[in-house]
Amino acid sequence: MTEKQEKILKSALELFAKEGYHATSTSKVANNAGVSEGLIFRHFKNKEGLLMAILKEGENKLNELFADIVMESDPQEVVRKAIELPFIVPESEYEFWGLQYKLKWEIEMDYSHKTEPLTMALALAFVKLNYESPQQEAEFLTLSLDAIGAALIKRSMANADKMKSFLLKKYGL
Amino acid sequence: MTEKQEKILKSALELFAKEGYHATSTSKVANNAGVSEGLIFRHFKNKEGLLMAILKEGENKLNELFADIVMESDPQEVVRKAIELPFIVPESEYEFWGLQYKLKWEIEMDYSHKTEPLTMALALAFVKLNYESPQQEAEFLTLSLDAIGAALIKRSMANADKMKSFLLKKYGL
DNA sequence: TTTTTTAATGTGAGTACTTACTTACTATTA
DNA sequence: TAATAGTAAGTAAGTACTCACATTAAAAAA
Repeated sequence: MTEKQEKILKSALELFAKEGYHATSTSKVANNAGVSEGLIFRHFKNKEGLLMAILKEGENKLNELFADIVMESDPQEVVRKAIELPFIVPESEYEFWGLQYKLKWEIEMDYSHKTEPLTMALALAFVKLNYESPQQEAEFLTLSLDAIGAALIKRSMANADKMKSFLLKKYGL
Repeated sequence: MTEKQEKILKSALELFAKEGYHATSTSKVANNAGVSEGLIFRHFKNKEGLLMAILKEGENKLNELFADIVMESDPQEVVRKAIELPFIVPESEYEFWGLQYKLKWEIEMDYSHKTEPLTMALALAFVKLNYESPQQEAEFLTLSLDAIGAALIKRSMANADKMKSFLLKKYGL
């Protein structure tokens, strides 16, 4: 990965996040990155290839975040770490994750599998904790945490800390 | 609202939902509606005006859906109706609501106020039902139901009925 | 180590096509 | 008769992408 290649990716991420994928032209990306437009196509084949590179990075980062949860054996800790997950994302990464949410709707693709590792880890934890419907409980919590993540990134949640402690209490933690 | 005006709105909704706002050109909308392109600009001023008309319609429809809940006095029924809300949306309206979700991310705007009537009704219900943190409970449920709606519209929820009865049980209904 | 060859990285001007929007005009209705 | 609804043919500015060429870096040969 050359220096200019990284600059292209960084500019594309920034602009796609700010304006949207379709609203951002390859020439804007090139200008922002300080490279010739042709270079984008040399490295990423076409505009969609550029998008895919960013999307792939998102999936990798997500799995990194999940790794800590999936490897935890104590079921109480699995639930705690899952709940805390959206709240530990630093503000500096909001732009990046905002793009991931945006693209979920902007381009058609199956995204449900991306949260599957989390749902499975939670289901197992809820089984161990003798919840009545562990699978449903896990699916519901995954969905809810996804929504909380979205609200945080959009800065539309009034009091994040309150929500976090409310949730921890709700799940007996 | 003339016949052609309605055709334009219907076509725009359909195409914006399918391809996205930025990816849909005004000429495509005009062709799909069987109308000259200029007419779009006569009636809606510009492309964004067309979008705003659709967005306004979405907010109205949402308030219609909320009306039944807000007017309910029995707190148990408020919670039940809120939980059932995403599940009663007919499949024929999925395209319409999918666009509303999509636009939430595609154009920058404050959407949090749109679900506020629901949150307030739920908060009041949870107060009456002696929940410990009624406000948090209401915000959380609103957020979760929004996520469930999104999952339904994207057809990414394996078993909707199971999720519904799980939720009703969870809230003692 | 120096020279030569090969391949990868990068450019800038061009391509054909599409974009949102305008304008000058006609048809329809109140 | 005056406003409103509607059209067809424009416009200038983008659009994603290509191509012939220049620069740089790595590998191979001397």
